[in-house]
Amino acid sequence: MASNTALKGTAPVFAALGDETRLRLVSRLSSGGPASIARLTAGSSVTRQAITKHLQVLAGAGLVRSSRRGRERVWELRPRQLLQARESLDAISRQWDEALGRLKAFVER
Amino acid sequence: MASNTALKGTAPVFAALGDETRLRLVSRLSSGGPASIARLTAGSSVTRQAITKHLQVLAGAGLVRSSRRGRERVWELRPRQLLQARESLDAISRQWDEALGRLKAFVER
DNA sequence: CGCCGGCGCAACCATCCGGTTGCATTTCGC
DNA sequence: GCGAAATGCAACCGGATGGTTGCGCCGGCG
Repeated sequence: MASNTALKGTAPVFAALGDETRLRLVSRLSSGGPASIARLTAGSSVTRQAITKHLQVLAGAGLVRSSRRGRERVWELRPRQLLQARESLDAISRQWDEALGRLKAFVER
Repeated sequence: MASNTALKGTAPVFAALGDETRLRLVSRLSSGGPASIARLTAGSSVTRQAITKHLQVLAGAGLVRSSRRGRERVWELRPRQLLQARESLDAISRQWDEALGRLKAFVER
């Protein structure tokens, strides 16, 4: 009855997190709060355009959201998908523990 | 003092999990225990070679390990990296909660 | 009003990625 | 010993990806 259904749609989130630059962006947004593109680009080794693309990838995975504010665009974190990804890993860990339990029960028999 | 150091080296793990086929492989290995390539290929829509490549990607991220057993190769899960990825998400969530706390404190002032 | 800062759009490029096909190799079962 | 199963190796392919550069546009600010 193990629900691999829980994994449905989680892969894109992991894929979005599977890039060092994007992972740093997420971390930065989670710790520093909303920020503009220029602000996020400062302190990064790549171009503003690259940052923009990465942000759009993250947005595509539902991890961030943006809104215009004057002449700049402000990006903020959207923690829902993040938590869901965490729960997916939990689910896998749980499966693993159950399998271990079964194995142990089998061996001890 | 928020340690983005905790994220160091986590991106490859997320990248490895960021593919539906690989995610299913991990789930399958965690729930069903070790299995051979042919066994893992059965019930999948892609070729055995594709599965092999995916398994090697997962191995590169330290998520699985393999050993020869007669004429077949048996793959098994290695949950350490999985748990570490989970902790990375925890760390980000924690950062987020702290930021929320700071915001709330600021608003209430 | 004019200028500069902050973005968006588009083209372009090299590389990686997921996948397949074909063939060689090892091992088990009879 | 032979055939079939299970795997390994290598080449190849199309499309995604990460990155850059160039340019045009808009919104504040002095």
